[in-house]
Amino acid sequence: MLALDRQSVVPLYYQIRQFLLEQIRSGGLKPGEPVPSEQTISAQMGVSRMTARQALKSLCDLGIIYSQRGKGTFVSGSKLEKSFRQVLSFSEEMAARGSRASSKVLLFEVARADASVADALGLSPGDEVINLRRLRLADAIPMGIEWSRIPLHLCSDLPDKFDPKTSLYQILEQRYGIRVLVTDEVAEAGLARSEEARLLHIAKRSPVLLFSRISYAENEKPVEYVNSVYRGDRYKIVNRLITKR
Amino acid sequence: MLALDRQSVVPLYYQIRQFLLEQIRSGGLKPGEPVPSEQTISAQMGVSRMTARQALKSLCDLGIIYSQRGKGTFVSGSKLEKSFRQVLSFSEEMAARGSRASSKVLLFEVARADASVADALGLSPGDEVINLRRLRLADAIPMGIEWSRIPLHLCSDLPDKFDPKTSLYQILEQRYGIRVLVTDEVAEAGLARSEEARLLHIAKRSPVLLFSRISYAENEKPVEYVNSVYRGDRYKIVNRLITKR
DNA sequence: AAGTGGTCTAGACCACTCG
DNA sequence: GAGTGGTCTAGACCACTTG
Repeated sequence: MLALDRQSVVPLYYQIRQFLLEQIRSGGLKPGEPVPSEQTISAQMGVSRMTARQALKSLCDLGIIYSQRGKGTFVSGSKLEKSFRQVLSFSEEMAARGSRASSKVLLFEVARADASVADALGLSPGDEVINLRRLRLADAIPMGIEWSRIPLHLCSDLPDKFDPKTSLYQILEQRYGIRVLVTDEVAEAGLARSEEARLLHIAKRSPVLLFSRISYAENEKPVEYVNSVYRGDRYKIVNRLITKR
Repeated sequence: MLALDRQSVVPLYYQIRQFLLEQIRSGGLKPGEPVPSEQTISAQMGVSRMTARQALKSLCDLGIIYSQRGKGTFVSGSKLEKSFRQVLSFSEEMAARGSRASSKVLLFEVARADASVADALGLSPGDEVINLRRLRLADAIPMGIEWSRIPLHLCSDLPDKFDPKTSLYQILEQRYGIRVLVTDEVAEAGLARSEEARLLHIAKRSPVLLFSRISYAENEKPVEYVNSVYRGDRYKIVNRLITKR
């Protein structure tokens, strides 16, 4: 079993959760098998049942396990285990799919927001934003083009410090204390225009996925507005939808 | 304030949750405004703090509100409020978008599963499935074509009883006690083939969204396998992604 | 200092499933 | 009847934010 560290800043329920997650990832607990019951965890780990429950509940919310009243709690049989959508950086997403991500910066400049960008980011037209256009590659194969805009006032010295090798989200969090909590996304189908087709190494008018995303930090403050074009032949959206009560 | 019904089978936290949801939907609580704190709900409604907390937590999970330690809990500023993805029937989804859904049945028959269908539904090739192909319309405009397969053994008398006006999910739940809990979905971009273009009233080789979905009931038992084609010009995927811890 | 959410405890009753 | 998860209580201590 697991020795809990009661002095740690990591909450007990989270330690239990990570322990179970590790058991599942390593194959010690297989899909369909029951995970330890709330009572069992409570007794064996010396925590209250509510704490055990909280650990299981958080895994339920991720779709990793599921509960049945009167029967028990079981490991989900998920071929897609790792790809439940969350707020992920491109590199994290590709890592989850088992590919190595890289990027090529096509454009990095400070510019003035037009009406649509200002609206999305809650700015006034003409306010300064960082314009970042990148080609995204997985295992050196072009996957998509992302065009980000970030309000300049959030990170006024980023233009001097920007390192294209580091994840943008990582820089925002570590350097400016800005953490993306929520991303609203609209995805639709479209056709590649000629410049996009050239960059993505596909035929003109090939099917592509178009994304429009707005990311928000803690106080619902818009942090980033992104338009993306992804290859229809290599990029798919994988989602797990869960019934809410 | 709200009078809780302690005799009801509806849990207290759920009554509180629905009360707050109504406040938000009606505009009584506006985006950015604080919702009542856990302590306030606890005191005013006469429930324990844990119960008040559970109500708020469930709304947090839906992305309707968000919490900040030390500050309070606030209403999310969501233009997309109602469209967070869940397991929704086509009718529910269209209602959430403010449209009236209808369907036209193109095919309804019992047939034998081919290899790919059998694989998706956990059957053996040749097992009988219900084949249901429907044109989906929103406000009488064609939106997409859905091709469902359901294992016949789950609902062996459905072929006699099927009423195309009722939601399939509703029939499964009410008649057979089968409740869809999880749907795994893959979406990609494609081009309309000629038959699809004709049914959808769009030009051949127009961009379309292709979906492949498998829905599961309680015991991870596959219930439905669906392939869909949706118009790229009228149908978009709207998603809210939430950072997990 | 007062108020907030995050975590945790040690109980309790219930409805459900299964042998 | 024994075990399960679902709900609920009445406390507690903590870290954090704000006036």
